[in-house]
Amino acid sequence: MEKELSTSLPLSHSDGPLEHGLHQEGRRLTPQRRRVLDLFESIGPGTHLSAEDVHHQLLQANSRVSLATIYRTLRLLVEMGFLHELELSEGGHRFELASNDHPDHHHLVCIRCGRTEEFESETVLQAGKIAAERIGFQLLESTLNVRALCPSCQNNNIII
Amino acid sequence: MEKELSTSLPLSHSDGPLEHGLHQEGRRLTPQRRRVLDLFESIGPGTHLSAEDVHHQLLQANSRVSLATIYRTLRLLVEMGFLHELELSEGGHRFELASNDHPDHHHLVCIRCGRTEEFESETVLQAGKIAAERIGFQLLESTLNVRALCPSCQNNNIII
DNA sequence: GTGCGTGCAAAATCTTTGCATACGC
DNA sequence: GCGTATGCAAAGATTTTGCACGCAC
Repeated sequence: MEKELSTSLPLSHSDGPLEHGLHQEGRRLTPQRRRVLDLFESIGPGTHLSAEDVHHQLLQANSRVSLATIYRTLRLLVEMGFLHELELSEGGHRFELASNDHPDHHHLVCIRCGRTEEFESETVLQAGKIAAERIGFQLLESTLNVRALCPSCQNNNIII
Repeated sequence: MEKELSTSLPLSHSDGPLEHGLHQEGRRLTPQRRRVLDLFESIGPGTHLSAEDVHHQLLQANSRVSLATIYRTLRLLVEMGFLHELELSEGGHRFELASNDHPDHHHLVCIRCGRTEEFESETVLQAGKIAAERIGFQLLESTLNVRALCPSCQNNNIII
């Protein structure tokens, strides 16, 4: 209620998409669920948080939410389409805000230092869609993970 | 689901690439390591096994290898390039045989029933490579994961 | 008031590690 | 024989679940 986003989203949370979606399914808008989604909205799309990250960030914002509830809420928000779940190889799953302004995107991950960069590619999206349709699958989302070496790790010729 | 292991492997194990690679690094070719790689070779590329799967399949082939050793061996074989590690959303990592005949490939995963299909796309590979080079990354491997609905799950209109 | 959601702790998974023993080289 | 690898069990890390209470509706 106090936090306003700079983009042209509906200003009031009282009838936002979260509440609306929850009520449609007989679910409830709790402060915990609001806080978790607010966190993702405040940092914007493109940032990957683990459940533990969300827990810590909320603690630092004086919003204590139990880890169990965070896990339950993250699963819920993914099912409702507010978040995307990522499976990079960082140990444990990560989540990020789903956004229309920020369509399916892809990741370059340095296998040595873990540095992660994002990019978008309509070509990749189309290729995935065509492959899906060829065998009758209906595409929902696609993610290209590129395992690579970043510039500085190319220079440090450390053998893994 | 389970494929019978060939009892007579035609390969000569005495001077294969595994032994050669291990000896270069001062490591040893143990029966356990041989058995794990043999398993992947006998089922061929394109099959995704978890550590637990490998454990079970070896047990059924009368080759008991401890789970701890399987985890250690899988990591080793990935580092040595004999296996690829996949991160689909099936809970836990999966591994498959690396093969020159079977280049980087991509996965269509049905988010409802878990059915997984593979495809290859030179277009995707190129797009990943170009994106990597644009920011100075050196591409090693790329995997496109497409989350989708398979035909039968499209027909069962169950709301998740 | 009804019943969904939360917090807590315990349990369930999945993976790694310490240490004594076994064995490839 | 030397030193790496294995097996076992215990520890870690991550995620889920049972239960009683609280709170959104």
